[in-house]
Amino acid sequence: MNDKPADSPAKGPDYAPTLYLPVTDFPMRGGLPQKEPEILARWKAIDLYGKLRSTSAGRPKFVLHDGPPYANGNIHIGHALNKILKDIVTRSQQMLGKDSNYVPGWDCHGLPIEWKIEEDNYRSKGKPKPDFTNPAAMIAFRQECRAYATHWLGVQREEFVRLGVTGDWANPYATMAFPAEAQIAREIMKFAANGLLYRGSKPVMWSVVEKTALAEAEVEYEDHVSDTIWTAFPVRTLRERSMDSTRAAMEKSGEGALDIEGVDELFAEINAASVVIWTTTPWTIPANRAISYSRKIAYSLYRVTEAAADNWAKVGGLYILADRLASDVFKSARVENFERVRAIDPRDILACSHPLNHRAAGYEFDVPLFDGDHVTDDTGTGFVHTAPSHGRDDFDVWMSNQRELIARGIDTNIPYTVDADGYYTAEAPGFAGKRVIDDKGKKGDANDAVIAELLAAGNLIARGKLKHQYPHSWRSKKPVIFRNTPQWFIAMDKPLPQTRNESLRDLALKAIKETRWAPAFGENRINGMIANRPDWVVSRQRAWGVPIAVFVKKGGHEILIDEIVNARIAQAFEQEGADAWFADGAAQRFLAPEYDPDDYEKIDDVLDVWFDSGCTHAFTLEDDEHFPGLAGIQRVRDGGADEIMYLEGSDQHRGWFHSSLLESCGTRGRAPYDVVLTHGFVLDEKGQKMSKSVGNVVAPQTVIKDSGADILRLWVAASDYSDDLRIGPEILKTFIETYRKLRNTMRWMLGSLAHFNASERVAFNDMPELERLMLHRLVELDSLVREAYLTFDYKRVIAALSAFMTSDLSAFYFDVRKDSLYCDPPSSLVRQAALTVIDEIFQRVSTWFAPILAFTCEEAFIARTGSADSSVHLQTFPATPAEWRNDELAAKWRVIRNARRIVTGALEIERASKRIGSSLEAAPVVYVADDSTRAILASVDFSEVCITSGLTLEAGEGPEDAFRDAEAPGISVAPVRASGVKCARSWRYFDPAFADPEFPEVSPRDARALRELKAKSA
RNA sequence: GGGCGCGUAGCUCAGCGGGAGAGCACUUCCUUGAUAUGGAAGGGGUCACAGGUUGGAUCCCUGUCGCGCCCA
Repeated sequence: MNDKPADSPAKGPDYAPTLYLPVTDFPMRGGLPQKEPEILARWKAIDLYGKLRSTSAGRPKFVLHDGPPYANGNIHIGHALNKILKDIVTRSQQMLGKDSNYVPGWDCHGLPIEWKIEEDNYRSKGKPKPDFTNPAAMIAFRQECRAYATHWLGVQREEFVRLGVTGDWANPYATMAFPAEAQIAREIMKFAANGLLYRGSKPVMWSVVEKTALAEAEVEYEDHVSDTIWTAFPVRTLRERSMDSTRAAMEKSGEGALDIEGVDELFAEINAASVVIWTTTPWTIPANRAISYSRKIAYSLYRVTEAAADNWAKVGGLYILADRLASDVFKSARVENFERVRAIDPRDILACSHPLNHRAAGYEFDVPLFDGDHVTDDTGTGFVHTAPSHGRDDFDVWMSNQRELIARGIDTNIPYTVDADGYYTAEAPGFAGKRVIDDKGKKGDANDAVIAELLAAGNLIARGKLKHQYPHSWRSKKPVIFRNTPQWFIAMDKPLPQTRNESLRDLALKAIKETRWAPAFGENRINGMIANRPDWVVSRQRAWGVPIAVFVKKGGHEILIDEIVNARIAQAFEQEGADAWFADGAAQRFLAPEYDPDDYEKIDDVLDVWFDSGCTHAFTLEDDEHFPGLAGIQRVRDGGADEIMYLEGSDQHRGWFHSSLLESCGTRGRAPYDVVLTHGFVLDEKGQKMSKSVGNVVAPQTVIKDSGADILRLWVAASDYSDDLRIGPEILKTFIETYRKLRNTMRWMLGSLAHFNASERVAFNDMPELERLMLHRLVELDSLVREAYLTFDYKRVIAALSAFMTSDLSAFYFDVRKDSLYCDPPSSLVRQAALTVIDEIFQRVSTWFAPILAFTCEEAFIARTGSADSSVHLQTFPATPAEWRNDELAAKWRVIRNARRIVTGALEIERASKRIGSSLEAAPVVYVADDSTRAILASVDFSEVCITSGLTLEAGEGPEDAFRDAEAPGISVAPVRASGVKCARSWRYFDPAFADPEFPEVSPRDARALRELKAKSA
């Protein structure tokens, strides 16, 4: 079987040393986990970042403005995706000819860090939570938070750098940096000055025990027994006497049409009825301002026909209820019998009376009915009591109906019915001093007082108890309440000064249209959110943040707007950080001498962190002093050549893209970005989200340790990041395989190029067709790769280049040319032309891949150039001469390669039958029916192309038993074994009659080579 | 429950009204001078499912299911 058994030394000398075999130190296996850190050290040593800046100074800027990750904890695979994608963008833009400067940043303020500090530094040590009314304690706590954020910023920076991300890691931005805090304060002052910042109120989760507001994440749901009540709201005003909606509802339920008398009767009945609500928080009744219904629910009017004489719900009582719930309600109300009178549409009811009306002064107002998405007919009555002071849904319904409330003359104010200690205020008439929850977290006397009054008013029809899941403070484990609190808002719909009566919402919607969204559906997504969002709540009653650094005139709502005071505040923040706001005597320091600090309230609320991050453009892209590398950005829309991109996960349509848009539109009238690119989320191999409990988490640190960062980078580039990405052991395995294939092809080029002298470079016009074909392919790929990088379509780069490297290079061009490259004499034009072309290919492939395989391409660059201080990343994509394009040649070679497939197919049959092994053992006869096809094949060395020792072309269809394939009609192949003897050097069969007498066991070509080599070494 | 997306070979992705494709993986064979490499041939898909539009649908429309993000 084997031509060269190990025990046949008679074959003569070993010719391997006389061949130009590939020679390289570039290892076949990357050893990336070890190699990559060395390359990182090199980048640092040669100051790659500095060199990138100096070589690209003056070019158009491409600014990928970093969305700041939160500085707590190690990075996860989602961070890795985000940063690698950013790095591919940054590096490719640089190689496309831009000055692409990436300045990373961090989000540092906020709740999660506060909790962590409270837990680690206080609770676990048994220390009480610091008293934030004490300036010293406040500042000490803030400094602990700062230290924590600083620590994690450092950890994450190392992890990001390890991914191969290039950027100004020595000078990142941070929302907690003093200049940043100063600028954030200046930005909120701008909203004060333009009139959009106002103080309103909103219900928040409140712990009476701890006297603090809680975030959703600080709340846990536990079983709790609540008082429940069914309360009647007497109908007060009907929309129209015609009762159109209700009559339509009756027709729908098959009750037929009404005549005029019938309508009058209907009108009278409903006027005498009550809408019934059910609630688990009786204490919120004094704060009730509306009733919510759902237009998806069927309602009817019901009459009590049988009940005990002392029952709360009397015989003859008329109640409006959801049909699905009526019998449950009457059962709870101990009604023995009832009848359904007719279908009702609640839209016909304009307002009810408050059930406590007449029990105390202050409940005379109309209680309107509104449609609410949160209303269901699963439990209760189908109507939901709505107290905007005490519930999120309640608040939202109330706020989204402001226009109608104003039109109807209803007071839109949201009452402060309960104070911080859980006591009713005077805004709950008749109940002041009663308590909802006491200091110990126990139920107070409020519910009982309300229930007694409702009963006295005749509007209580049932009561009970319910055990259900209810929010409790994560810390004290005591129940919490929703409580109206003063908050600061940015108005969405108020006209801005210096605009044509445009609101922040108008400007933001316009800015969305002017921005390029990729993928395009991002525009829809953010547009819908901006169009529908309520006013922006920017205040938090917290410690670790930038304060809403304004003063409010005592006894009024007026915010002090004074340039001198503002400058003083910003100046202090710049020097000392925002701690200055909380220091003892701050009001005096900032207000005096112009104002008397006793006349002003210093606002100690801090800004929501989304406002912080919404300001990153202001304190990074516009701060030439601290970020000189970004100085002087001139955006295309301003007549310049620079572009600003934001790139984050698709969740940031509601997050950072959104807050940055609003912040920038409110202060600058336009978006802070020109292009917004979004990516999906990382899921496991089955497309499910990762979680520790499921055990499907892939940690980037593990992948890097086992396989290297370039594998992760290849995964990011090859995946469709506009959708969700999947990762897991099997997926990683296939990318590792792909990587090996690419690496080895690079390695072979490096090994071959070891024998290439620039002085032997062959001119384009002297090259064989096969070389010119490869150069043509480079022209095609050049435009494809540039186009793909310009459109951020990296998977296309990977698909095109890996197909090129495997199919065109490895399996075809390199395979064909090995004979010349290894065996030809040094002077061979074919050999020199092939090396010239391989050099051109290598230059391009190694730069085209560099933005993705940042480490490997650098390693290859070093192996090729031996450079001690340069880098592949300092190159731009090499220009590819247009004269290399030759579509005619490409078409011709498609014919040749198609014919080649028939030959290799025929040889495969011979191989299976053990008649040949290597293709060099064959010299087939190829029959070509078509004259022009045959002429094409005759014009090249088709034997060389097929890697056979000989090949004969014949006209005609060929014999019956010749090999043929439907894909190439008219071509057939008769396999013939190569005749002659096998060349001991090239392994090709040759006719010994032509052997060189001096080198009889090698072919004449090899003899020439040996002679030349001998002469050279002499 | 609502909004925005996605569902094509084992994996990653093309295609997008008229032949279901590529690279990797897999199987078999060859090479042993890219050698823990290289070459060749081959197998593998009811294009999530169900309706509809069309002379014709993976592609257009509607619905269902599954998955994700954002809300509720």
